[in-house]
Amino acid sequence: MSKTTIAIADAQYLIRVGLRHLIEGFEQFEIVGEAGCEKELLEVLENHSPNVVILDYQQPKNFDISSIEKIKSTSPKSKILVISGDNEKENIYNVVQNGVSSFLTKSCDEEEIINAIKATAKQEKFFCNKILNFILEKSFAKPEDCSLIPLSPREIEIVRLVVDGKIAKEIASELNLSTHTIYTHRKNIMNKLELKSTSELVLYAVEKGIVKSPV
Amino acid sequence: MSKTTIAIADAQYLIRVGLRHLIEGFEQFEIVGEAGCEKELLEVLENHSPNVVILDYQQPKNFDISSIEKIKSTSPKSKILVISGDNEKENIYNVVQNGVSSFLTKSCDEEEIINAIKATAKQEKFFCNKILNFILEKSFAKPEDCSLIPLSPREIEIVRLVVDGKIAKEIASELNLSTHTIYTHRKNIMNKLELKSTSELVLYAVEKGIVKSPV
DNA sequence: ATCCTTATTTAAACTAATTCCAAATAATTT
DNA sequence: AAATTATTTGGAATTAGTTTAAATAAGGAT
Repeated sequence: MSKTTIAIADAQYLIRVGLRHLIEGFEQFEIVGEAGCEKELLEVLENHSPNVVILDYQQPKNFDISSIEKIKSTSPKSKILVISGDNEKENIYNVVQNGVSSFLTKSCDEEEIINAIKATAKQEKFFCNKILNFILEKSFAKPEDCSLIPLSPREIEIVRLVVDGKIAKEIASELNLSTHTIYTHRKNIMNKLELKSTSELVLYAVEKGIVKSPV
Repeated sequence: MSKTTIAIADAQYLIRVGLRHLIEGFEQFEIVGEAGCEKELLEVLENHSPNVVILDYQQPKNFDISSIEKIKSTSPKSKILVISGDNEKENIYNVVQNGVSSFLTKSCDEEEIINAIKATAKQEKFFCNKILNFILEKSFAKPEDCSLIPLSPREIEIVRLVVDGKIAKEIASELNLSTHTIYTHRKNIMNKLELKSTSELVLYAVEKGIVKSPV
């Protein structure tokens, strides 16, 4: 069984030493390069195409989010394991979207780091619990409490039908109301929510969970 | 340090035996009950409030998705670890949305099962790789290749503006075109996509990644 | 108990958006 | 060269939607 080759990309010397020390305790791992900045890293990648690249992208001037794309184009077979102290959800979503295999925070312990490297090398994914919770939050955020939506039950009913693509006439006939009633409701809805168009209303409804997200 | 108490809820006798055998190999775990159907399970929960409930919800007549809600209301402190052979993404999303802590498939190996139990007992979450990939797919699906969308570049441009809430007149002035041009484009778009309303178009655009999802 | 606010309902007159039909030009494919 | 697709436009007819105004009912506040 051949060894898992690893490159360490971190601007901080001490982190590199720590990772090296930790990883060298496992026979199946082999560190083929260390890099303190992007230029160094790309050189390592060209020469070794390691199985796993351990990266902290959050180091201005040395590495940043765009480094991920560069790693992928320089060494497409290398899997990326991020270890970052980043706390910005948007950044993290962006990085996950970018297709890294694994994501740890700097507070993870030895066991998690080793498990993450193993999973990454096996082409699997690994996210530490904090990141996993962020991901779940994005995917499975509880629909907001409808009581937080400043719309009356009737109005919400009408929003659903509007989002369903129905025009005032159809909604009126479905609810046995005058079309004028629907127009009034709709105007009130738009005023309350400060929206200007049906499109915005549809997006609002999806966002607030009034209707099921198409995605 | 007190033991992690576990209840096993699975209609299949052999699975229960297998789990029991596996779990009993670890001193820190203690099985406080086994259940082959929902009624038995609720009894176990009332008597023991175990830290972890291992459940296969996909067993008609014995357990189903609604069992999860019942577990949570009967024993709110128990964390739920699902082990299921379910392959329906919609089901799985539904279950994860319902707030289970962990989700394994029946093809997971011993190490994963034990890691999952440990994580669940620590109030953490654990998803095996297959489930994790489903979850990532839900929120981080790559925008579909625009070449798969049967719209011309101009049409896509107009879809974006429509979704942005702009009406024909505004779009026309933005693109220096006649409003009639916009109407024609929009009609063609609707015909091509077999859509009947602006709302459907907005949802289509979100779904296909033509515009960024609001969620 | 009365007042006030919000929710719900409706209409007439008006304005604006949209569709239908028809067609021209340019670019691409066959 | 012919056919298809993409892009553009206009006039007439239709339809949807806005504005303004108002009535009824329900619930909360004083």
